[in-house]
Amino acid sequence: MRKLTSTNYYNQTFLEEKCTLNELINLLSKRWLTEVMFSIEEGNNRFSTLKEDLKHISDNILADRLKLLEQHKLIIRNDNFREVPSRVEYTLSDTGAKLSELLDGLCHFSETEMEFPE
Amino acid sequence: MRKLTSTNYYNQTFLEEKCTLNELINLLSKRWLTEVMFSIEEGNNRFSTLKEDLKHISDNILADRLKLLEQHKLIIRNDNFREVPSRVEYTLSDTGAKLSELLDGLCHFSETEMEFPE
DNA sequence: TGAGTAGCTCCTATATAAATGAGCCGAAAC
DNA sequence: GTTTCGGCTCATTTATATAGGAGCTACTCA
Repeated sequence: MRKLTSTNYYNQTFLEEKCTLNELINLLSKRWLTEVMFSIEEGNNRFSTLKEDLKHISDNILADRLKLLEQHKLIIRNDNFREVPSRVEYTLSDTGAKLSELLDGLCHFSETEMEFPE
Repeated sequence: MRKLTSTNYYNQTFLEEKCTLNELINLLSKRWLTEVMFSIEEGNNRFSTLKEDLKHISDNILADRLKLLEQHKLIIRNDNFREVPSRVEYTLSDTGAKLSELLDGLCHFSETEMEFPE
């Protein structure tokens, strides 16, 4: 639970209201989040295969990131009741695909133009 | 000082090595960092004017963000010894300007395509 | 009937980031 | 000669993010 009266919280919302870019960056900066997105894009569409693909992620974090991505409509969660055993399947949404493209641009930039000290 | 033996640290470096995008996002997610960049871009080129422009930022955070931006060569620090009183001046580097453009794209995306719950 | 798997949830411990507040150095204005 | 300002640094407190590990439900397979 977040403390709503801290300066920390106040400053974060101040920045998010100033520009939604801050809100997006705050989302993207959650560890593993972009990797989960990319992994889904590559076809790992189940909890267990994602977990396997992302080697070091822990269950609760993966569950949280999937929830976040779904809430922001970047991925779509499909619960296939019909199939037996029923299985949950995740796919990238159109918005998610667009974001992924933008991030590819950023990735290219960071590889070619950025210098990270030491 | 960072603890080099924690899983937390291990996972972060794992992700940064997997893709430098993670390194870039980690940088961008430092609070106030992009705003400092944008404010410099708009012509606020001194410590004190930045502090004024960004209302709620505290001294040590501003100092730290300026240092980070300089280390990553996104801004250039100019110490004008000649002028009296000597004054420090910050300007955006070419790389910084490129990054700023990319972020404008992301900003537009987050304003038009993203949905942030509640 | 008992074990195993998928897809989670919850509680706690640990690590890291942000904020607060005091203080410091050199120059200059009073 | 003491106060003021710019541009910081440092130590400490407070808040938040990540990780670890137990456990739960519905279902299947032996």
